[in-house]
Amino acid sequence: MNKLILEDYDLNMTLLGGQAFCFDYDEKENTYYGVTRDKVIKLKLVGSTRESVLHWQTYPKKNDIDFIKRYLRLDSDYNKILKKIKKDEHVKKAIKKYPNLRLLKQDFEETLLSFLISSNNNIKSIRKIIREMNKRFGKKIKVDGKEFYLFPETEAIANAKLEDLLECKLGFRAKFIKGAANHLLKTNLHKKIINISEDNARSSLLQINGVGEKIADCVLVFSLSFDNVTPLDVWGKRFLVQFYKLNPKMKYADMRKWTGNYFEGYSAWAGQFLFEYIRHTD
DNA sequence: TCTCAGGGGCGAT
DNA sequence: ATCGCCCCTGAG
Repeated sequence: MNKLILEDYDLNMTLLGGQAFCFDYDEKENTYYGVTRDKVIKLKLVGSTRESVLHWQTYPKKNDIDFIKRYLRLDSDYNKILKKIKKDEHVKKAIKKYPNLRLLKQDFEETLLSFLISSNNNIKSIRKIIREMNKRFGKKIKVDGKEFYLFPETEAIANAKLEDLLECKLGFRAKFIKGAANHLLKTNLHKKIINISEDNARSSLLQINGVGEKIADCVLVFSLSFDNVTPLDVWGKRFLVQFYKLNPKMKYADMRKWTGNYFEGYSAWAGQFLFEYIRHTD
């Protein structure tokens, strides 16, 4: 395993929270295993929270340090971001409860297809559906004597039979996934969407059937790293109404603007803290 | 056994 | 701009 000094990074909340769905924690090894379309990722954090070392490896292409740095967003200035978003007691409490929560930078097509599954669904179910899809349509690969199924290639989803997708418990989302995969292949959106503005990226995502504002924003944050966008799901709206006294009838775009204004460039990070915070309080 | 909501969005009014 | 509906699962 490769080693890398890694401060202030909580793998558990970051990998198993609501932004990625393809990681699992192996208790015996204290290790997180995850899959993408072309990789198995192995991550293990050793040491104290403050002075810790990340043990990592990628498969089948090994030692892919560039990928790890990009995926975990190791270039972000975390302390500066925290300073910026600590604007009130709600965020401060959220940061205290979930310290070192981070944002990832995931593959574009993977993120889009994953969050299409999130529509009127819950995280536990989303994870289950994606594992079923991986098993059915993804490539099998062995690491450490264990079998993994990679996230499906976009072609595999585009060419899948609707009935096979339905067997993954996709329900009404099955036709969206298949259609979106076809759209991605036809338009090569993954190439066009880099280095364009937030508004242009959002509107090109909104053209896809099944993608509304919330799912588009998830892709903007969790893949394209737009740091001043907050995906406002039921939980997001909930913390805006409960904590910040916004009118629940306010339109989605206005809520997002308010949040971007308030958190001055880093509403994506603030939103992630508040999301985990309000989601785990009863 | 039943109800209900879940990291929504579409299509008909 | 609102509203019923979608397909299924787990929690209560």
